[in-house]
Amino acid sequence: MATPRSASTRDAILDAAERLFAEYGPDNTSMRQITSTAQVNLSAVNYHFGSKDTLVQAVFQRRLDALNTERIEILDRLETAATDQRVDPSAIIEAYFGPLVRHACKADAQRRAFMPLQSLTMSDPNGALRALFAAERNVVAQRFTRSLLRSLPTIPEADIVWRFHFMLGATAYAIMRAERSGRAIDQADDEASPRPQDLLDRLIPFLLGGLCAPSPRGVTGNAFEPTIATSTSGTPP
Amino acid sequence: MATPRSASTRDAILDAAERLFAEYGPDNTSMRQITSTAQVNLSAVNYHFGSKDTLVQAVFQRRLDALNTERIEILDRLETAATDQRVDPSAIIEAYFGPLVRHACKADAQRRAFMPLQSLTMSDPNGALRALFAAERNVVAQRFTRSLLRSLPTIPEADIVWRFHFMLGATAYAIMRAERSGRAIDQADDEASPRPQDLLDRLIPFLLGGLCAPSPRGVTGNAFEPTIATSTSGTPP
DNA sequence: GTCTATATCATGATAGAC
DNA sequence: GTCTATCATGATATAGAC
Repeated sequence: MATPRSASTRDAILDAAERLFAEYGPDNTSMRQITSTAQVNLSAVNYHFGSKDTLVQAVFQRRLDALNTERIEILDRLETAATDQRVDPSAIIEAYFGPLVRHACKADAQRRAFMPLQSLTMSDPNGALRALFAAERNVVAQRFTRSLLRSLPTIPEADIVWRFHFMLGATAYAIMRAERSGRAIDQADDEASPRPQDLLDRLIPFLLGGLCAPSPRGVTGNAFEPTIATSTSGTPP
Repeated sequence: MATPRSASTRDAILDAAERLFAEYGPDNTSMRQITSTAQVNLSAVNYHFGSKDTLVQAVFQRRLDALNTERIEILDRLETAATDQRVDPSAIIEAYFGPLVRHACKADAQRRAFMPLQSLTMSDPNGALRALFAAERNVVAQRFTRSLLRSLPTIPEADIVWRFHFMLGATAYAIMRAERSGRAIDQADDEASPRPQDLLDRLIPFLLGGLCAPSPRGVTGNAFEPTIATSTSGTPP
Protein backbone atom coordinates (compact mmCIF):
# COMPACT_ATOMS: atom_id res chain seq x y z
CA MET A 1 0.00 0.00 0.00
CA ALA A 2 2.53 2.58 1.16
CA THR A 3 5.84 2.30 -0.68
CA PRO A 4 5.89 0.21 -3.84
CA ARG A 5 9.16 1.39 -5.29
CA SER A 6 11.42 -1.19 -6.90
CA ALA A 7 8.73 -3.80 -7.38
CA SER A 8 11.35 -6.14 -8.73
CA THR A 9 12.80 -7.46 -5.50
CA ARG A 10 9.39 -7.36 -3.89
CA ASP A 11 7.98 -9.66 -6.54
CA ALA A 12 11.05 -11.83 -6.43
CA ILE A 13 10.38 -12.39 -2.75
CA LEU A 14 6.74 -13.14 -3.39
CA ASP A 15 7.56 -15.64 -6.11
CA ALA A 16 10.21 -17.42 -4.10
CA ALA A 17 8.03 -17.53 -1.02
CA GLU A 18 5.18 -18.93 -3.02
CA ARG A 19 7.27 -21.74 -4.39
CA LEU A 20 8.72 -22.64 -1.03
CA PHE A 21 5.42 -22.38 0.80
CA ALA A 22 3.88 -24.74 -1.70
CA GLU A 23 6.58 -27.28 -1.07
CA TYR A 24 7.21 -27.04 2.66
CA GLY A 25 4.43 -24.90 4.05
CA PRO A 26 4.92 -21.43 5.52
CA ASP A 27 5.87 -22.78 8.93
CA ASN A 28 8.70 -24.87 7.62
CA THR A 29 10.06 -22.18 5.36
CA SER A 30 12.57 -19.76 6.84
CA MET A 31 13.11 -16.25 5.67
CA ARG A 32 16.67 -17.18 4.88
CA GLN A 33 15.48 -19.86 2.49
CA ILE A 34 13.21 -17.34 0.84
CA THR A 35 15.78 -14.61 0.45
CA SER A 36 18.50 -16.91 -0.76
CA THR A 37 16.15 -18.44 -3.31
CA ALA A 38 15.05 -15.01 -4.45
CA GLN A 39 18.68 -13.86 -4.41
CA VAL A 40 17.86 -10.82 -2.35
CA ASN A 41 19.07 -9.72 1.02
CA LEU A 42 17.60 -11.08 4.20
CA SER A 43 16.52 -7.66 5.36
CA ALA A 44 14.58 -7.01 2.18
CA VAL A 45 11.63 -9.04 3.35
CA ASN A 46 11.36 -7.04 6.54
CA TYR A 47 11.75 -3.83 4.59
CA HIS A 48 9.07 -4.66 2.05
CA PHE A 49 6.65 -6.62 4.17
CA GLY A 50 7.44 -5.75 7.74
CA SER A 51 7.33 -9.28 9.08
CA LYS A 52 7.13 -12.85 7.96
CA ASP A 53 3.45 -13.07 8.84
CA THR A 54 2.68 -10.14 6.59
CA LEU A 55 4.63 -11.79 3.80
CA VAL A 56 2.66 -15.00 4.15
CA GLN A 57 -0.52 -12.99 4.03
CA ALA A 58 0.60 -11.14 0.91
CA VAL A 59 1.54 -14.33 -0.90
CA PHE A 60 -1.86 -15.86 -0.31
CA GLN A 61 -3.73 -12.68 -1.04
CA ARG A 62 -2.10 -12.21 -4.42
CA ARG A 63 -3.15 -15.62 -5.68
CA LEU A 64 -6.55 -15.53 -4.11
CA ASP A 65 -7.35 -12.27 -5.85
CA ALA A 66 -6.36 -13.61 -9.23
CA LEU A 67 -8.31 -16.79 -8.61
CA ASN A 68 -11.50 -15.05 -7.60
CA THR A 69 -11.33 -12.61 -10.46
CA GLU A 70 -11.14 -15.48 -12.90
CA ARG A 71 -13.98 -17.31 -11.18
CA ILE A 72 -16.28 -14.32 -11.28
CA GLU A 73 -15.49 -13.66 -14.92
CA ILE A 74 -16.46 -17.17 -15.89
CA LEU A 75 -19.64 -17.07 -13.86
CA ASP A 76 -20.59 -13.74 -15.38
CA ARG A 77 -20.25 -15.18 -18.85
CA LEU A 78 -22.30 -18.22 -17.90
CA GLU A 79 -25.12 -16.17 -16.47
CA THR A 80 -25.35 -13.75 -19.34
CA ALA A 81 -25.24 -16.61 -21.83
CA ALA A 82 -28.12 -18.43 -20.17
CA THR A 83 -31.48 -17.24 -21.51
CA ASP A 84 -33.18 -17.66 -18.16
CA GLN A 85 -31.11 -17.56 -15.01
CA ARG A 86 -30.82 -21.36 -14.83
CA VAL A 87 -27.19 -22.13 -15.57
CA ASP A 88 -26.08 -25.74 -15.84
CA PRO A 89 -24.95 -26.62 -12.30
CA SER A 90 -22.05 -28.59 -13.66
CA ALA A 91 -20.81 -25.44 -15.37
CA ILE A 92 -21.11 -23.48 -12.15
CA ILE A 93 -19.05 -26.04 -10.32
CA GLU A 94 -16.51 -25.97 -13.11
CA ALA A 95 -16.39 -22.19 -12.90
CA TYR A 96 -15.49 -22.31 -9.23
CA PHE A 97 -13.24 -25.34 -8.96
CA GLY A 98 -11.79 -25.34 -12.45
CA PRO A 99 -9.64 -22.22 -11.97
CA LEU A 100 -8.52 -23.54 -8.60
CA VAL A 101 -7.40 -26.88 -9.97
CA ARG A 102 -5.81 -25.34 -13.02
CA HIS A 103 -3.93 -22.78 -10.98
CA ALA A 104 -2.78 -25.42 -8.57
CA CYS A 105 -1.49 -27.72 -11.29
CA LYS A 106 -0.04 -25.06 -13.54
CA ALA A 107 3.66 -25.06 -14.27
CA ASP A 108 4.42 -21.40 -13.90
CA ALA A 109 6.45 -19.84 -16.71
CA GLN A 110 10.02 -20.67 -15.83
CA ARG A 111 9.39 -21.88 -12.30
CA ARG A 112 7.69 -25.08 -11.44
CA ALA A 113 5.36 -25.92 -8.58
CA PHE A 114 2.47 -23.70 -7.74
CA MET A 115 0.69 -23.32 -4.47
CA PRO A 116 -2.43 -25.22 -3.57
CA LEU A 117 -3.33 -22.22 -1.54
CA GLN A 118 -6.73 -22.93 -0.29
CA SER A 119 -5.53 -26.38 0.68
CA LEU A 120 -2.94 -24.85 2.93
CA THR A 121 -5.36 -22.26 4.16
CA MET A 122 -7.38 -25.12 5.53
CA SER A 123 -4.72 -26.32 7.84
CA ASP A 124 -3.10 -23.12 8.94
CA PRO A 125 -3.02 -22.85 12.69
CA ASN A 126 -2.88 -19.08 12.46
CA GLY A 127 -6.38 -17.75 12.70
CA ALA A 128 -5.45 -14.40 11.19
CA LEU A 129 -5.07 -15.85 7.71
CA ARG A 130 -8.45 -17.51 7.87
CA ALA A 131 -10.15 -14.38 9.09
CA LEU A 132 -8.54 -12.33 6.38
CA PHE A 133 -9.74 -14.61 3.64
CA ALA A 134 -13.18 -15.14 5.08
CA ALA A 135 -14.46 -11.76 3.97
CA GLU A 136 -13.31 -11.90 0.39
CA ARG A 137 -14.12 -15.56 0.01
CA ASN A 138 -17.61 -14.97 1.18
CA VAL A 139 -18.24 -12.50 -1.60
CA VAL A 140 -17.53 -14.96 -4.37
CA ALA A 141 -18.96 -17.88 -2.45
CA GLN A 142 -22.21 -15.99 -2.09
CA ARG A 143 -22.31 -15.34 -5.80
CA PHE A 144 -21.85 -19.01 -6.52
CA THR A 145 -24.25 -20.12 -3.82
CA ARG A 146 -26.97 -17.88 -5.22
CA SER A 147 -26.32 -19.14 -8.72
CA LEU A 148 -26.50 -22.73 -7.55
CA LEU A 149 -29.72 -21.99 -5.70
CA ARG A 150 -31.36 -20.71 -8.85
CA SER A 151 -29.96 -23.57 -10.83
CA LEU A 152 -31.12 -26.24 -8.39
CA PRO A 153 -34.40 -25.06 -6.89
CA THR A 154 -35.12 -28.42 -5.31
CA ILE A 155 -32.06 -28.37 -3.06
CA PRO A 156 -32.61 -26.54 0.22
CA GLU A 157 -30.39 -23.55 0.73
CA ALA A 158 -28.85 -25.01 3.87
CA ASP A 159 -27.77 -28.08 1.91
CA ILE A 160 -26.22 -25.95 -0.80
CA VAL A 161 -24.14 -24.10 1.76
CA TRP A 162 -23.01 -27.22 3.58
CA ARG A 163 -22.22 -29.09 0.42
CA PHE A 164 -20.28 -26.19 -0.96
CA HIS A 165 -17.90 -26.73 1.92
CA PHE A 166 -17.76 -30.44 1.34
CA MET A 167 -16.92 -29.80 -2.30
CA LEU A 168 -14.13 -27.49 -1.28
CA GLY A 169 -12.70 -30.17 0.98
CA ALA A 170 -12.81 -32.86 -1.66
CA THR A 171 -11.15 -30.56 -4.17
CA ALA A 172 -8.48 -29.34 -1.81
CA TYR A 173 -7.54 -32.87 -0.86
CA ALA A 174 -7.42 -33.96 -4.47
CA ILE A 175 -5.21 -31.01 -5.34
CA MET A 176 -2.78 -31.80 -2.57
CA ARG A 177 -2.50 -35.39 -3.67
CA ALA A 178 -1.91 -34.31 -7.24
CA GLU A 179 0.59 -31.65 -6.23
CA ARG A 180 2.57 -33.93 -3.97
CA SER A 181 2.95 -36.46 -6.72
CA GLY A 182 4.63 -33.70 -8.76
CA ARG A 183 7.38 -33.52 -6.13
CA ALA A 184 10.85 -32.02 -6.48
CA ILE A 185 10.75 -28.27 -6.76
CA ASP A 186 14.08 -27.96 -8.50
CA GLN A 187 13.55 -30.11 -11.52
CA ALA A 188 13.61 -28.39 -14.86
CA ASP A 189 10.85 -30.05 -16.88
CA ASP A 190 7.94 -27.63 -16.87
CA GLU A 191 5.31 -29.83 -18.43
CA ALA A 192 5.44 -32.97 -16.32
CA SER A 193 2.79 -31.76 -13.87
CA PRO A 194 -0.43 -33.79 -13.72
CA ARG A 195 -3.01 -32.70 -16.23
CA PRO A 196 -5.61 -30.63 -14.42
CA GLN A 197 -8.30 -31.66 -16.87
CA ASP A 198 -7.84 -35.31 -15.95
CA LEU A 199 -8.41 -34.50 -12.33
CA LEU A 200 -11.41 -32.30 -13.11
CA ASP A 201 -12.99 -35.03 -15.23
CA ARG A 202 -12.91 -37.27 -12.20
CA LEU A 203 -13.82 -34.62 -9.71
CA ILE A 204 -16.72 -32.73 -11.26
CA PRO A 205 -19.11 -35.71 -11.47
CA PHE A 206 -18.40 -36.52 -7.86
CA LEU A 207 -19.05 -32.96 -6.75
CA LEU A 208 -22.21 -32.72 -8.80
CA GLY A 209 -23.48 -36.03 -7.45
CA GLY A 210 -22.86 -34.94 -3.90
CA LEU A 211 -24.38 -31.51 -4.42
CA CYS A 212 -27.55 -32.88 -5.92
CA ALA A 213 -27.96 -35.81 -3.54
CA PRO A 214 -31.36 -36.15 -1.90
CA SER A 215 -31.58 -34.78 1.63
CA PRO A 216 -32.44 -37.49 4.14
CA ARG A 217 -34.93 -37.34 7.00
CA GLY A 218 -35.72 -33.92 8.44
CA VAL A 219 -32.30 -32.47 9.10
CA THR A 220 -33.42 -28.96 8.34
CA GLY A 221 -32.32 -27.64 11.72
CA ASN A 222 -29.09 -25.72 11.31
CA ALA A 223 -27.22 -27.47 14.08
CA PHE A 224 -24.04 -25.54 13.51
CA GLU A 225 -23.72 -23.48 10.42
CA PRO A 226 -20.76 -23.26 8.06
CA THR A 227 -19.11 -19.95 7.60
CA ILE A 228 -20.27 -18.91 4.16
CA ALA A 229 -23.07 -16.52 4.96
CA THR A 230 -25.92 -16.18 2.53
CA SER A 231 -28.60 -13.65 3.28
CA THR A 232 -30.04 -15.21 6.41
CA SER A 233 -27.49 -17.34 8.20
CA GLY A 234 -24.74 -16.10 10.49
CA THR A 235 -21.20 -17.28 11.05
CA PRO A 236 -20.57 -19.04 14.37
CA PRO A 237 -16.83 -19.71 14.32
CA MET B 1 8.76 -51.66 21.38
CA ALA B 2 11.96 -51.80 23.36
CA THR B 3 11.50 -50.37 26.83
CA PRO B 4 7.96 -49.81 28.01
CA ARG B 5 8.64 -49.38 31.71
CA SER B 6 6.74 -46.65 33.52
CA ALA B 7 4.04 -46.27 30.92
CA SER B 8 2.61 -43.45 32.95
CA THR B 9 4.87 -40.62 31.83
CA ARG B 10 4.97 -42.03 28.34
CA ASP B 11 1.22 -41.87 28.04
CA ALA B 12 1.13 -38.46 29.67
CA ILE B 13 3.42 -37.23 26.94
CA LEU B 14 1.31 -38.82 24.25
CA ASP B 15 -1.88 -37.31 25.64
CA ALA B 16 -0.43 -33.85 26.02
CA ALA B 17 1.14 -33.96 22.59
CA GLU B 18 -2.11 -35.06 21.07
CA ARG B 19 -4.01 -32.17 22.61
CA LEU B 20 -1.45 -29.61 21.57
CA PHE B 21 -1.01 -31.02 18.08
CA ALA B 22 -4.74 -30.82 17.55
CA GLU B 23 -4.75 -27.19 18.54
CA TYR B 24 -1.56 -25.82 17.03
CA GLY B 25 -0.25 -28.51 14.74
CA PRO B 26 2.94 -30.49 15.36
CA ASP B 27 5.11 -27.83 13.76
CA ASN B 28 3.92 -25.08 16.05
CA THR B 29 4.13 -27.18 19.18
CA SER B 30 7.44 -27.22 21.02
CA MET B 31 8.64 -30.02 23.19
CA ARG B 32 8.67 -27.61 26.06
CA GLN B 33 4.98 -27.00 25.68
CA ILE B 34 4.39 -30.72 25.60
CA THR B 35 6.46 -31.59 28.63
CA SER B 36 5.17 -28.71 30.72
CA THR B 37 1.59 -29.61 29.86
CA ALA B 38 2.24 -33.23 30.68
CA GLN B 39 4.10 -32.18 33.83
CA VAL B 40 7.09 -34.29 32.97
CA ASN B 41 10.66 -33.41 32.33
CA LEU B 42 11.84 -32.09 29.02
CA SER B 43 14.25 -34.95 28.58
CA ALA B 44 11.57 -37.55 29.09
CA VAL B 45 10.32 -37.20 25.54
CA ASN B 46 13.76 -37.84 24.15
CA TYR B 47 14.20 -40.77 26.49
CA HIS B 48 10.89 -42.39 25.60
CA PHE B 49 10.62 -41.50 21.94
CA GLY B 50 14.12 -40.58 20.86
CA SER B 51 13.15 -37.45 18.95
CA LYS B 52 10.28 -35.15 18.31
CA ASP B 53 9.59 -36.68 14.92
CA THR B 54 9.23 -40.09 16.46
CA LEU B 55 6.85 -38.68 19.02
CA VAL B 56 4.67 -37.14 16.33
CA GLN B 57 4.66 -40.46 14.57
CA ALA B 58 3.68 -42.30 17.74
CA VAL B 59 0.84 -39.91 18.50
CA PHE B 60 -0.68 -40.39 15.08
CA GLN B 61 -0.09 -44.11 15.03
CA ARG B 62 -1.87 -44.68 18.32
CA ARG B 63 -5.06 -43.03 17.16
CA LEU B 64 -4.94 -44.46 13.70
CA ASP B 65 -4.73 -47.97 15.08
CA ALA B 66 -7.74 -47.47 17.33
CA LEU B 67 -9.66 -45.90 14.49
CA ASN B 68 -8.98 -48.66 12.02
CA THR B 69 -9.77 -51.36 14.52
CA GLU B 70 -13.15 -49.82 15.10
CA ARG B 71 -13.79 -49.42 11.41
CA ILE B 72 -12.99 -53.01 10.64
CA GLU B 73 -15.15 -54.27 13.50
CA ILE B 74 -18.15 -52.37 12.19
CA LEU B 75 -17.59 -53.55 8.64
CA ASP B 76 -17.25 -57.13 9.82
CA ARG B 77 -20.58 -56.93 11.57
CA LEU B 78 -22.20 -55.39 8.52
CA GLU B 79 -20.94 -58.06 6.19
CA THR B 80 -21.88 -61.00 8.39
CA ALA B 81 -25.31 -59.50 8.97
CA ALA B 82 -26.01 -59.16 5.26
CA THR B 83 -27.48 -62.35 3.81
CA ASP B 84 -25.73 -61.88 0.50
CA GLN B 85 -22.58 -59.80 0.32
CA ARG B 86 -24.43 -56.65 -0.72
CA VAL B 87 -24.21 -54.30 2.23
CA ASP B 88 -26.03 -51.00 2.11
CA PRO B 89 -23.43 -48.58 0.71
CA SER B 90 -24.59 -45.88 3.08
CA ALA B 91 -23.76 -48.19 5.97
CA ILE B 92 -20.31 -48.86 4.56
CA ILE B 93 -19.63 -45.16 4.32
CA GLU B 94 -20.87 -44.70 7.85
CA ALA B 95 -18.59 -47.50 9.01
CA TYR B 96 -15.56 -45.75 7.60
CA PHE B 97 -16.26 -42.10 8.22
CA GLY B 98 -18.45 -42.39 11.29
CA PRO B 99 -15.66 -43.46 13.65
CA LEU B 100 -13.42 -40.76 12.22
CA VAL B 101 -15.94 -38.00 12.77
CA ARG B 102 -16.91 -39.28 16.19
CA HIS B 103 -13.31 -39.58 17.30
CA ALA B 104 -12.53 -36.14 16.02
CA CYS B 105 -15.46 -34.52 17.80
CA LYS B 106 -15.24 -36.54 20.98
CA ALA B 107 -14.64 -34.76 24.26
CA ASP B 108 -12.08 -37.06 25.79
CA ALA B 109 -12.65 -38.06 29.39
CA GLN B 110 -11.23 -35.20 31.39
CA ARG B 111 -9.47 -33.44 28.59
CA ARG B 112 -11.13 -31.62 25.78
CA ALA B 113 -10.19 -31.32 22.14
CA PHE B 114 -9.26 -34.35 20.15
CA MET B 115 -7.14 -34.57 17.09
CA PRO B 116 -8.52 -34.54 13.58
CA LEU B 117 -5.62 -36.71 12.73
CA GLN B 118 -6.15 -37.62 9.16
CA SER B 119 -6.92 -33.99 8.48
CA LEU B 120 -3.50 -33.05 9.68
CA THR B 121 -1.94 -35.98 7.94
CA MET B 122 -3.13 -34.44 4.72
CA SER B 123 -1.19 -31.30 5.09
CA ASP B 124 1.96 -32.49 6.77
CA PRO B 125 5.01 -31.47 4.82
CA ASN B 126 6.97 -34.38 6.21
CA GLY B 127 6.73 -37.24 3.77
CA ALA B 128 7.72 -39.80 6.37
CA LEU B 129 4.39 -39.60 8.14
CA ARG B 130 2.48 -40.13 4.95
CA ALA B 131 4.59 -43.06 3.92
CA LEU B 132 4.20 -44.65 7.29
CA PHE B 133 0.44 -44.44 7.21
CA ALA B 134 0.10 -45.45 3.61
CA ALA B 135 0.70 -49.12 4.32
CA GLU B 136 -1.74 -49.51 7.16
CA ARG B 137 -4.31 -47.25 5.60
CA ASN B 138 -4.24 -49.27 2.45
CA VAL B 139 -5.22 -52.41 4.32
CA VAL B 140 -8.48 -51.01 5.64
CA ALA B 141 -9.09 -48.91 2.54
CA GLN B 142 -8.84 -52.05 0.45
CA ARG B 143 -11.35 -53.80 2.65
CA PHE B 144 -13.78 -50.93 2.24
CA THR B 145 -13.13 -50.54 -1.45
CA ARG B 146 -13.87 -54.21 -2.04
CA SER B 147 -17.03 -53.98 0.02
CA LEU B 148 -18.17 -50.93 -1.91
CA LEU B 149 -17.40 -52.67 -5.17
CA ARG B 150 -19.67 -55.58 -4.26
CA SER B 151 -22.30 -53.21 -2.98
CA LEU B 152 -22.26 -51.02 -6.07
CA PRO B 153 -21.57 -53.27 -9.06
CA THR B 154 -22.46 -50.54 -11.55
CA ILE B 155 -19.69 -48.20 -10.45
CA PRO B 156 -16.33 -48.88 -12.12
CA GLU B 157 -13.56 -49.82 -9.76
CA ALA B 158 -11.45 -46.85 -10.80
CA ASP B 159 -14.25 -44.50 -9.85
CA ILE B 160 -14.67 -46.15 -6.47
CA VAL B 161 -11.00 -45.63 -5.73
CA TRP B 162 -10.94 -42.03 -6.86
CA ARG B 163 -14.12 -41.14 -5.08
CA PHE B 164 -12.93 -42.76 -1.91
CA HIS B 165 -10.22 -40.13 -1.86
CA PHE B 166 -12.67 -37.36 -2.60
CA MET B 167 -14.82 -38.55 0.28
CA LEU B 168 -11.83 -38.48 2.57
CA GLY B 169 -11.09 -34.92 1.58
CA ALA B 170 -14.63 -33.72 2.11
CA THR B 171 -14.75 -35.38 5.52
CA ALA B 172 -11.37 -34.11 6.63
CA TYR B 173 -12.26 -30.57 5.71
CA ALA B 174 -15.60 -30.78 7.47
CA ILE B 175 -13.91 -32.11 10.58
CA MET B 176 -11.43 -29.31 10.64
CA ARG B 177 -14.14 -26.72 10.34
CA ALA B 178 -16.11 -28.36 13.11
CA GLU B 179 -13.05 -28.71 15.31
CA ARG B 180 -11.92 -25.15 14.87
CA SER B 181 -15.31 -23.86 15.87
CA GLY B 182 -14.85 -25.74 19.14
CA ARG B 183 -11.84 -23.58 19.92
CA ALA B 184 -10.17 -22.94 23.30
CA ILE B 185 -8.35 -25.97 24.55
CA ASP B 186 -8.47 -25.03 28.19
CA GLN B 187 -12.12 -24.61 28.78
CA ALA B 188 -13.74 -27.00 31.22
CA ASP B 189 -17.10 -27.85 29.68
CA ASP B 190 -16.70 -31.28 28.16
CA GLU B 191 -19.96 -31.48 26.27
CA ALA B 192 -20.01 -28.27 24.25
CA SER B 193 -18.28 -29.86 21.25
CA PRO B 194 -20.32 -30.01 18.04
CA ARG B 195 -22.51 -33.07 17.80
CA PRO B 196 -20.82 -35.54 15.46
CA GLN B 197 -24.16 -36.97 14.44
CA ASP B 198 -25.30 -33.60 13.11
CA LEU B 199 -22.24 -33.40 10.92
CA LEU B 200 -22.65 -36.98 9.77
CA ASP B 201 -26.28 -36.41 8.87
CA ARG B 202 -25.16 -33.67 6.54
CA LEU B 203 -22.10 -35.45 5.28
CA ILE B 204 -23.23 -38.99 4.51
CA PRO B 205 -25.82 -38.04 1.87
CA PHE B 206 -23.26 -35.89 0.14
CA LEU B 207 -20.67 -38.66 0.15
CA LEU B 208 -23.18 -41.22 -1.07
CA GLY B 209 -24.36 -38.94 -3.82
CA GLY B 210 -20.84 -38.33 -5.00
CA LEU B 211 -19.88 -41.98 -4.79
CA CYS B 212 -22.84 -43.14 -6.83
CA ALA B 213 -22.74 -40.34 -9.38
CA PRO B 214 -22.81 -41.42 -13.03
CA SER B 215 -19.44 -41.48 -14.74
CA PRO B 216 -19.29 -39.04 -17.63
CA ARG B 217 -17.83 -39.62 -21.09
CA GLY B 218 -15.16 -42.27 -21.43
CA VAL B 219 -12.66 -41.34 -18.74
CA THR B 220 -11.72 -44.93 -18.09
CA GLY B 221 -8.03 -44.26 -18.70
CA ASN B 222 -6.21 -44.10 -15.37
CA ALA B 223 -4.47 -40.81 -16.04
CA PHE B 224 -2.81 -40.71 -12.67
CA GLU B 225 -3.92 -43.13 -10.06
CA PRO B 226 -4.57 -42.44 -6.38
CA THR B 227 -2.54 -44.26 -3.83
CA ILE B 228 -4.97 -46.83 -2.52
CA ALA B 229 -3.99 -49.92 -4.40
CA THR B 230 -6.57 -52.58 -5.04
CA SER B 231 -5.56 -55.74 -6.78
CA THR B 232 -4.68 -54.35 -10.18
CA SER B 233 -3.64 -50.73 -9.92
CA GLY B 234 -0.27 -49.43 -8.80
CA THR B 235 0.73 -46.36 -6.82
CA PRO B 236 2.46 -43.63 -8.83
CA PRO B 237 3.24 -41.00 -6.19
C1' DG C 1 14.31 -43.73 34.98
C1' DT C 2 14.38 -39.04 36.04
C1' DC C 3 16.21 -34.68 36.48
C1' DT C 4 19.38 -30.27 35.95
C1' DA C 5 22.16 -28.00 33.23
C1' DT C 6 23.95 -27.04 29.01
C1' DA C 7 25.58 -27.48 24.13
C1' DT C 8 24.51 -26.33 19.55
C1' DC C 9 22.04 -24.33 16.25
C1' DA C 10 18.48 -21.76 13.48
C1' DT C 11 15.20 -18.49 13.58
C1' DG C 12 12.96 -13.58 13.11
C1' DA C 13 14.03 -9.02 13.71
C1' DT C 14 16.86 -4.79 14.04
C1' DA C 15 20.70 -1.16 13.95
C1' DG C 16 23.34 1.44 11.33
C1' DA C 17 26.83 2.14 7.48
C1' DC C 18 26.56 3.01 2.59
C1' DG D 1 16.78 0.85 -0.95
C1' DT D 2 20.29 -2.34 0.11
C1' DC D 3 23.68 -4.36 2.70
C1' DT D 4 26.58 -6.39 6.93
C1' DA D 5 26.61 -7.57 11.39
C1' DT D 6 24.40 -8.70 15.36
C1' DC D 7 20.85 -9.48 18.96
C1' DA D 8 17.57 -12.01 21.53
C1' DT D 9 14.94 -15.94 21.53
C1' DG D 10 13.49 -20.41 21.22
C1' DA D 11 14.33 -24.82 19.29
C1' DT D 12 16.14 -29.96 19.71
C1' DA D 13 19.20 -32.83 21.71
C1' DT D 14 22.68 -34.50 25.04
C1' DA D 15 25.92 -35.14 29.18
C1' DG D 16 26.12 -36.49 33.49
C1' DA D 17 24.61 -36.29 38.51
C1' DC D 18 21.21 -38.63 41.36
